[in-house]
Amino acid sequence: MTNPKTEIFEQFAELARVLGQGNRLELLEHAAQGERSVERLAQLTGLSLANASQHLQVLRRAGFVRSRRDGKRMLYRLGDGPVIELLGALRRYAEHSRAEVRGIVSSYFDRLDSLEPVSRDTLLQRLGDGSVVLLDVRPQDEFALGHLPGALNIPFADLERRLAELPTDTQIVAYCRGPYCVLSFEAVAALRAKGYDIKRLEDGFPEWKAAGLPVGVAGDHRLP
Amino acid sequence: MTNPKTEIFEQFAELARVLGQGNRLELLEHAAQGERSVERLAQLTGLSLANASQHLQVLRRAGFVRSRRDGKRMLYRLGDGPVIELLGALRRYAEHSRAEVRGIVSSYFDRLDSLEPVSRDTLLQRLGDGSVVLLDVRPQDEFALGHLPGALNIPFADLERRLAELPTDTQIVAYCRGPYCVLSFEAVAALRAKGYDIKRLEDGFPEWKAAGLPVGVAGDHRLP
DNA sequence: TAGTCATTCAATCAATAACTTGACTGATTG
DNA sequence: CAATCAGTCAAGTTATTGATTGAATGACTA
Repeated sequence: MTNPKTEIFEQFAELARVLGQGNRLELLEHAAQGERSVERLAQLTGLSLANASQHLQVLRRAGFVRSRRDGKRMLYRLGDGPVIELLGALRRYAEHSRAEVRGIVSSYFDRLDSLEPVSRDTLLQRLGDGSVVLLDVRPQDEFALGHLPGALNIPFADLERRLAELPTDTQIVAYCRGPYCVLSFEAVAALRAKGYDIKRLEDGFPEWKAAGLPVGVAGDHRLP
Repeated sequence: MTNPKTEIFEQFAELARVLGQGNRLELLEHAAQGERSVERLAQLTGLSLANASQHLQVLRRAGFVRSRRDGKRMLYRLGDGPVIELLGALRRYAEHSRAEVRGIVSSYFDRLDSLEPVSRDTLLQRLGDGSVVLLDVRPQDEFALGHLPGALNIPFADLERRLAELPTDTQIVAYCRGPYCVLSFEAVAALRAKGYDIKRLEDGFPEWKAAGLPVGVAGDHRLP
């Protein structure tokens, strides 16, 4: 252990171990949407409060999340290192080489959306010439914590009731929490079935934000 | 577990867990140099044969390495997914947020080489106009398995004896196994003390190869 | 085909990790 | 200042992991 090389590898391994737990990755995805209390995160992931708290502390020790106190609540948010980049690399590696992931993705997601997603670059271009409407299908509170500028927020649960707000003559691009967030897949499937021209954004909100692109905050629920 | 999202996170976590072990990361770095037998890898890492074998099988199941039989030996090499990219992301994250890593790096490596390393792009440019000599300080057998084109191979152990082969009027750029490989740090320190104009390449051989750049094979030990 | 070599497998043990439960702490509120 | 609320801590249980040992396999070699 006195060998500096061994020690460095051990440091790297320690970080990898922190990501080596499904529940922690899920907590991390939720924290990446914006600040959240421990209770909320526990709720969102279905973990017990104590368990979520402990996982969050593990994530914090590794710098993947930061926390601050707000009254009697403790709020956790994404850390400021290149966390999203690391998760992206993990995802890309998994997609490349992991038959199981490909299997789950193709059996579940691909069935819902067989078409190619829209890339961030393509979206930026299309937003520029106004040929597209952005749809954020996350719950309203997550939207309020931050969203792509100009996005229309209709939580997936409300979609049926609020169809009138969607254009029928312009293409829609839907996004949610991340590349594997189910909401946008299902939104695309549902709306496409109703005849809408809709695609899915490849990334979610955290990836957009991590790329340094501007984000909107509570208030602007409409295109400018 | 029947939830597809949970299942995907679990898959990701499983991969991260495989990287969550220092010995495996070290094996991976050695396998990234080129094909190696189990015995050799065990030797290089100081692990027992059975232990190395078992770790290699874990790495193989996750696709980080591939193996093939050659007579009675089993040869392991890097897998063909974006492994180096993932390790790079892990390294960058670690450097950003991990005080311990920064501590080890600065106390050990920075003492040896306080100057900025040369980036791959810079090197490519400099190689183009011939203003630099490339030095590979890895052992000869690793060099033989693949190296940057036109590199001169002087294993670190032989450096003192073979100083005559190095130019005194041209800058030297040294590299070895990867960003944290000790050999190139020490080579730079040793040669700089003797008055040579020498810098360290930021990456090692695996990163170069993973970037899709051409690699040389056994035979061409000299600049073209 | 018996012997040898390189690797893997199986059994075992100690160490670590995940989750639960219930007690504890710190900040607000009556 | 007692009560409550949000989160953390500590102890215990069970499961998983890493390492060791020795036996078993599979492929060459005399």
